[in-house]
Amino acid sequence: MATIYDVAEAAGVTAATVSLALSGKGVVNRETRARILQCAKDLRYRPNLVARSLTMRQTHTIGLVVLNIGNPFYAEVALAVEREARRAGYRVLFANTDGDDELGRELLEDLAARQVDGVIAMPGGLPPEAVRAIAATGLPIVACMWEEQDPTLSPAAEVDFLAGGRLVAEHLLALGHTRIAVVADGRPDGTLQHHLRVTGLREVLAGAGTPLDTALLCHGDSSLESGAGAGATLLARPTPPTAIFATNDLMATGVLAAARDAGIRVPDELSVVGFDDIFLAAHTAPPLTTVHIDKAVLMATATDLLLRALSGEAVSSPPPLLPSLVRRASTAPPLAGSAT
Amino acid sequence: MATIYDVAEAAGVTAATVSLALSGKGVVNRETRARILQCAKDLRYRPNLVARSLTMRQTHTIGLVVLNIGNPFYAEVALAVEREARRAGYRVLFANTDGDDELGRELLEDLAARQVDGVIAMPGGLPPEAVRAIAATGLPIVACMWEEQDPTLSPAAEVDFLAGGRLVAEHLLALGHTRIAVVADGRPDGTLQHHLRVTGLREVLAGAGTPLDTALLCHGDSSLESGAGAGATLLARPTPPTAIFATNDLMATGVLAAARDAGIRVPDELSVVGFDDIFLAAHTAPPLTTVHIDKAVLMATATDLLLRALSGEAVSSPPPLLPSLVRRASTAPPLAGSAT
DNA sequence: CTGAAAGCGCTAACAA
DNA sequence: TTGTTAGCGCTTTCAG
Repeated sequence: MATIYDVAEAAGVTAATVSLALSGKGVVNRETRARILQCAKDLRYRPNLVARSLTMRQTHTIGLVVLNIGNPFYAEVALAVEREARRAGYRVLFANTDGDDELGRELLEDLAARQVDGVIAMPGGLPPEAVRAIAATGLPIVACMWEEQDPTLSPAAEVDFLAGGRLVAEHLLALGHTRIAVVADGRPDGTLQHHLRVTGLREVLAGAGTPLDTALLCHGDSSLESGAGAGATLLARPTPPTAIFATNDLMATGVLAAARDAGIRVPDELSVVGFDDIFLAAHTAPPLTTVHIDKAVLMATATDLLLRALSGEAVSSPPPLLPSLVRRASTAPPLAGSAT
Repeated sequence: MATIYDVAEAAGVTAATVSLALSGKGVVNRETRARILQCAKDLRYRPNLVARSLTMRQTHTIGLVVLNIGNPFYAEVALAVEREARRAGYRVLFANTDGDDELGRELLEDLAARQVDGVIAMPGGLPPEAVRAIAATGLPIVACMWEEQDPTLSPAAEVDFLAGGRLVAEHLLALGHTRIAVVADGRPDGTLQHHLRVTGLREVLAGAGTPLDTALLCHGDSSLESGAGAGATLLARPTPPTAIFATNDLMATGVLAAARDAGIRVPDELSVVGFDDIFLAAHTAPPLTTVHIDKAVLMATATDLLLRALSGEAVSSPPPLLPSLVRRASTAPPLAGSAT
């Protein structure tokens, strides 16, 4: 590969001049500049961006660390980030944590070692301390979509999950459901990963005088399979719920499968609500009623936040993104006979 | 950030020694090594991988360029590549062409300028010449899943699409269908992007004495919407087909939607077959019969091929991956009354 | 307007 | 066993 020295030699000038001519900075004689440009073209000169990064101390690369890029939710996220970053001349280095905190920590360190200019950190496999530790290093990092509204993780692009949970409760209540179950991500005895989504639902339910029956709170790990398992358990109860809220669409799809296996018709005998509105949600059987999160807007915000921070601007977290309910065919009023 | 010089100074040695001690190469006195390690730790030394890349002339980064990473198919692809690459100490730089040849070309150039060690090129927005041009540069590049079996694009990880198309025809024929339509990606009057998938089907159909009726060959652009449009057109015909083969799952899902809109029951009145077996396929209504491509295996092969080429090995393309048919609920024998 | 020189952080001969 | 020196390719003062 031709270097700047090759071009310099061919044009009969020095490397510094070539650099100036190519970058357009400083003033270079029209003729020598033309000659340099010509030589560069002839030699198919392409700047070595690694060398440039070393001197410029910036790589024009940002890191995006997600739980699992094969997950449809994160695929949409990745797309949005790549688009937005590219438009600003940045490229994106992706990393999957696979939910492994230790891996997540390593990945973050590696990104830092590779001198990415900044990183966008999505929850899952990234302990908050790890994010904080990297941030303390001076590496700009924006937390995106974290359920815990940790002010020290700033700036952050947030989603109002609480409002999302409320939306679900209001919808189900309006339909006439009272025996509502939830399948949430979190270990049975541990922290609820989707804490706020459930809390929002709980608040509204309690306010309506029909508090959530904790016996109807099941746990999954965000996978379709876990949703199917929890759904089966719930549906096998002596008096099964008339509606199930799964805290993400994958689990909701699992619930749909469990209902099908149990011979229970959705939405006639059971209403199901998901969360996220991934692409799949519109095409399940029946199409899923769910809480829509505008991933393109969210990630554009996050990327923009990061890019602005990179350019030295003092940025602060924008207001959280408000989700909206999208009603499809998986919810309906409960059957008259099945009311409590 | 602490550099190797800071560590050297702290440990009272020279940078070269630190480098040796840290890399484990050469022989360093046990004590000085221990001292160096300690200083490095104290100073939270992290090697600057950009600097290292410059001297080592390798970045331990590979580029992956796909059509659109938001597309569920490519999301699975990306996941597999990232996994495989990481395990070998490589990181992945993603790029979306969005089907734009010009963009694809630029992206490839940029990846080269960033000195990626190699790239995996998936079809879509990447003109073969562009791939060839980059390969001519000396940059290892493996073409993956290209429909055109271009021997100059080697090494390549291929899929036997022809066999896949045959599988579909055999399945449909065995079920008793004769009036089979296809929705393929490609402009009406242009090249068929999914050429081989259709050819495979055609071969078998012709061999069985029921050649494909070209009036039943519709075109889409691989999107769900295009599949729905083509499906609607097909279903509105005076004598609609009893089976539709869409050359990818997204379009097949669109066909499913079109059938639902037209009040046509699947699989009773219409059989639908897709191609790819993306995650969505198992969860549509009804679940889609489709041709399965093992993306994890395919991409592991592609990545491995690239990595081996990087280590100087003379690699050659492995035999194409054989797809398999996965029967789900969208296909069944045609209704007695609707036979031709 | 152009050249000389230094430096980004690290590695790799080759000496000592 | 450790230090010296040079160099990876580029940018950026500072002289000339």
